[in-house]
Amino acid sequence: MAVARILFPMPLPEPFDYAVPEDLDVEEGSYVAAPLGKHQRLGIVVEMLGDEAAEGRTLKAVSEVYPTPPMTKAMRDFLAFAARYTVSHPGHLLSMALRARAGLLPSATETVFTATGETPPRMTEARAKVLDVMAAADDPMTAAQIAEAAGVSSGVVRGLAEAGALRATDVPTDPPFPPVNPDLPGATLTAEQAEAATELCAAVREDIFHTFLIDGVTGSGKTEVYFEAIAETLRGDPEAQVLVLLPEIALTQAILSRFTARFGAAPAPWHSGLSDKERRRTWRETAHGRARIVIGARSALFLPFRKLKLIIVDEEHDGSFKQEDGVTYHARDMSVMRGKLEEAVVVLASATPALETVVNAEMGRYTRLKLSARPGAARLPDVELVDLRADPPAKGMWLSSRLVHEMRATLAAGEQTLLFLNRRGYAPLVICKACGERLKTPGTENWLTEHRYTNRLVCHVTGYSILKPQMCPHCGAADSLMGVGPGVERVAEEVRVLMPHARIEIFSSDTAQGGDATRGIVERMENGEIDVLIGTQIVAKGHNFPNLTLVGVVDADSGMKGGDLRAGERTYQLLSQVAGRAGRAERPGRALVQTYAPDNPAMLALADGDRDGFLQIERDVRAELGLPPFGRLAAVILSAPSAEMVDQAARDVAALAPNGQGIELFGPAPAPITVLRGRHRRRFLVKSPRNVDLSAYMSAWLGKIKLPAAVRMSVDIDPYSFL
DNA sequence: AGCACGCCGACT
DNA sequence: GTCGGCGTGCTC
Repeated sequence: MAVARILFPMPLPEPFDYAVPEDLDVEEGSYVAAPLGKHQRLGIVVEMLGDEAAEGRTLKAVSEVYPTPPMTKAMRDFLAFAARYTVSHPGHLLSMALRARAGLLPSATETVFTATGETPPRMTEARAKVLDVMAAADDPMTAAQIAEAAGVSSGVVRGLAEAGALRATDVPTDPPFPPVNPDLPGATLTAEQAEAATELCAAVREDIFHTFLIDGVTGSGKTEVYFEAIAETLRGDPEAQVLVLLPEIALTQAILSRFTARFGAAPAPWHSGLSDKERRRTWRETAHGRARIVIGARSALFLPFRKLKLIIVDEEHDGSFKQEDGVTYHARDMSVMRGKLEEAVVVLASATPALETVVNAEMGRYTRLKLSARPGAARLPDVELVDLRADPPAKGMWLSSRLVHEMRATLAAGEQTLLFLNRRGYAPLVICKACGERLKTPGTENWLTEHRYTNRLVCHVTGYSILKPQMCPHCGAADSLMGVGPGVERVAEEVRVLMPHARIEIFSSDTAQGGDATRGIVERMENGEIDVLIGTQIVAKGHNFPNLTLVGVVDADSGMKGGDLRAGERTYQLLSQVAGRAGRAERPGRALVQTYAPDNPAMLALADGDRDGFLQIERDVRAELGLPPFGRLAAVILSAPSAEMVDQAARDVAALAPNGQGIELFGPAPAPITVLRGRHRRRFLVKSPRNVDLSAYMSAWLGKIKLPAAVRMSVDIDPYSFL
């Protein structure tokens, strides 16, 4: 008997071997059930071994093969790569690919009825009601639906079916997605767009791995360009599949409608809001190769495509592509690796590409396709920096007189204001109101963050910590140190006092949890029912408010530096996007950016609209410090029920760190969220040169550590958020 | 991850 | 005398 080596979606130390009964058709990649302990468990055959592997061993036997096409070699290799790269257990990665187990079985069926047009031999009042309902119905209905609509019992429906007046048909409850049509007419492309589309289509036809960056400002037609690549992929191979990844919050009806208009049918969706039924349908249709276009959030990258030939990552700079807990992966970077293994074309698209992506393009790893603004597209607004050192808000307030003046003028003109707070993270950074000094760990560029409950200033990178000083260590001013980071509610209160007649609303992920609440605010804003909208990152994308003419960035500094190496870049991206909200119709817009650091290069670049200049500055800083993409980072988070226990564990872990070429270890320091759900957390940060296999180093270090059961440890490769 | 086995505290 | 806490170990 042959032997199948099976990987289970759980953290077992290795795949287990099972005998394969002669009557089972098992191959590498097969989805199988096998007895493990006292249960039947789902697993994947990762390797087939010959008969000799069973000699002298007592093996249990595979019990069942699921009727799903075997997972492809490319997909299995991808999962193995992702496990190694993220320093995670292979079984954990497999479980991410099996997020809809019911999709392994064929769809259940249900019986639906259509009218045959025949009149039953015996007519009753109830039967007449049913036939009326059926005459008005567009689609076949189940007996229960018909009975409900007609106000009769379902027995009447069955009686009519027996009498020949209704026809019963069994249909799957999760039907295949309607076919997409690549040959519908696309948008008329400008010469520049057509050139980019031609280049993408040529790569698709070549059928080799190639990564592109579509670098084009809002309104430059990025979507239309990648639509052509999708069409070419679908046309060129009737089995080819396409994956489109978007930030979760961008998965709106609006974008789905654009796909439907271009391809004649909605794509298969995959995101956290799907019902179990929708989830298993998308999973099944993808695994069978029948879903041709899948559009989803980051986790869609782990769907088991049969023949994935094109991956689009739209808004590739967006931080939400980084998974922060469990297996910490970056969907953009993983997309490139999956594309390589699938021999697919990968397209990254953004108006504000991530520095990593730009550097990759400059190094020649990606092909950069630049799109400029279409004529007629709204231009970016004028950006004005408001120097808060010269025009400070009153104590406990956050809005400068300059900004308030403009807000009042905007209200008087019947136009709308958006106030934006880049309120990321938990602890604010500390700056001096008198001189603008930002408190740092001595000898480093790491900013100190305020911990209010201990009244200390702490560095989350090195663990350095001091009692909060009474006076500014730089200029000596007393009581001038403050944590930056007003909440939206506080700013809303301030606006209510300053502008009592304005209609004010708050738009943040706290107040707009569901899609409905979001749509409500967006609608009221579009209808002019809001004068001042105060929001966090959530406002920074996707909406077009024609009567919005003033954008105020309340705290541009809170996102800068402060222990987060990408904060400058992200602030620039967000500010560009927020600024781009204003004046998109015929009215010109203005953006006022409040800052204590008006000479900061990022601020200057924003004011000048000089994106490339900004990236150059940021790039030089990172290159000098050996930070990504010029070096590698990883974080280790330890957590335990008590501070003593986690400190002890941290000492033990630190003691076991091997020496590696060029590897620097920082910490342990209090983790960004020092206490989470009753667990105390500590963090290490590991920095290595780019040419070092940091994943291998981390595995070698952490693999041998045995911690008490109460202590948990997780690894974050390429950490994104430091706050 | 489950699930069993196994060794020490408060109950009928 | 038992019921039950969760610490360690095993699953082909």
